[in-house]
Amino acid sequence: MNKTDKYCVCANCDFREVVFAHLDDVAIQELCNHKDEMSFRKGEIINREGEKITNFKYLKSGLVKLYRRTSSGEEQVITITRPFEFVSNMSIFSEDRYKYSVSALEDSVVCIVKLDFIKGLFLKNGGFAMGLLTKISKINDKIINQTLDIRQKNLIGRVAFVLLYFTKEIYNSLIFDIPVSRKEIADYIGMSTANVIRTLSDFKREGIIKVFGKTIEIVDLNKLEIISKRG
Amino acid sequence: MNKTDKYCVCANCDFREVVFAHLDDVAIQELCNHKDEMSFRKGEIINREGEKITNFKYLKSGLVKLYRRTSSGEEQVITITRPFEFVSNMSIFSEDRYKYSVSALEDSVVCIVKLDFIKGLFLKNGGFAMGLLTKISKINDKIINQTLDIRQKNLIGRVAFVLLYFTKEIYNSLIFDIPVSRKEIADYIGMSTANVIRTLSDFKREGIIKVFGKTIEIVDLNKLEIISKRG
DNA sequence: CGCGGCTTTGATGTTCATCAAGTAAAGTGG
DNA sequence: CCACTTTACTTGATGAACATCAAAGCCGCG
Repeated sequence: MNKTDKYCVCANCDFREVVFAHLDDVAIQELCNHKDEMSFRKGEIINREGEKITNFKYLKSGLVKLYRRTSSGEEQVITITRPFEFVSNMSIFSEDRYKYSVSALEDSVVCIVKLDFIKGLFLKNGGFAMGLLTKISKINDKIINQTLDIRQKNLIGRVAFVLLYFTKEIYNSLIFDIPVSRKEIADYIGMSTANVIRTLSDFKREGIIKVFGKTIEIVDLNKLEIISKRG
Repeated sequence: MNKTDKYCVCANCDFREVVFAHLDDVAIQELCNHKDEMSFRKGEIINREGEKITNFKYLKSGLVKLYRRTSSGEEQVITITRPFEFVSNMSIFSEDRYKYSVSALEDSVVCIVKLDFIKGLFLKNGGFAMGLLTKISKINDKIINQTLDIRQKNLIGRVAFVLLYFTKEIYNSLIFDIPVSRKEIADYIGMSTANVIRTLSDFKREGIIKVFGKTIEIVDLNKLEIISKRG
């Protein structure tokens, strides 16, 4: 953790495989000297829309949401994502200011590297550049796909989609504590809070899910899949 | 145009500024030898969803739409774009098969370069890599933003948005021949064909636009902007 | 224990898709 | 070039899907 450490912690970081696979030990050591780790508590903002982009950030642990504020002041959630899926904000290479905000949905740890350093690596190391481009492309693809998928669904299909998303992509478990409010779900899938709740109640009534406050258990995964697809 | 030509046409291509700015004359000559130009007539398909990606393609002239087919068989238009905005399909670096189809809305000319050659350049030339990443990021950003913008609008706001998009981004003129059917507009902004038409008729009745078949004239740009924003 | 925020449910009205039926336009084959 | 067919466009009527509003319950926190 310390700059004078003989052994660099970055060398063993799980993230190394994801974007830093093409860096040799010297480069990793250098990365280590340029990086900073920061903790964010649930609810804290990691990036703020409009702020100047000076760092390359990636999520080491935790859970975050990417969102923006519409002209009318409402929040629009773009995606919710786990470590390794979230490599900084997109647009670090296309914009000089953040277009979206990022905040922590669970306590999170973020690695922060000066953007100039990353850009330097990018220019020098073709393999690293390719890896990073691929990663960024995948993230963008995923967001676009998700948004298009949601758009074509009706209300109950969307709620089913969100439940499946948390079960399969985020928690990998049929029972989980949902890290977002009902309103945030609504902002994510583009519908009113009241109707999100109503739909959840319907699912509960039909025995598809069980709800205890923030804890949700998927009882009939299959039925949920069908609703999401047909939606 | 011929591989033995002393003078390479790529050297003077407008596109050179856009993604090939960092290539010297030798590399450009090489590019020239690896590239192919292809014409597509209005309606023809340039890339097909699911097909293997083997080429890097960019639009030299014309107009295209990027779209996919939903599980229920309907078309979902992702974006409509002019030359220089469309650098191949996205996902050339993240997928090995096209996720979306691209077809020509007007007669179009596409430049085709073997993807391997582009990847080679990318690995060797940091400046080129950075330029390409930036370009791809911008395109992705634009699509995501557009999709989010559309999502938050109501029906009439969306139709106003499309009209403004054609006027300002595509044709740069208050009067233009709309290159898409009413149904395609509907697939683009996610609403029914009947309601697109109805809304256009409303705009016509209110004197905001004039419509003569495929030709549309924006009469009251200001009012359209207001409707789009408020939508 | 009481205040404020999140959640839940019902009632109501708006927005929008769908259906149907008709018109215009654009291909198509003789 | 004209009759025929097909496809795109248009409009109205209807109902479904959804947002909004309002009121009440719940839960955590000072």
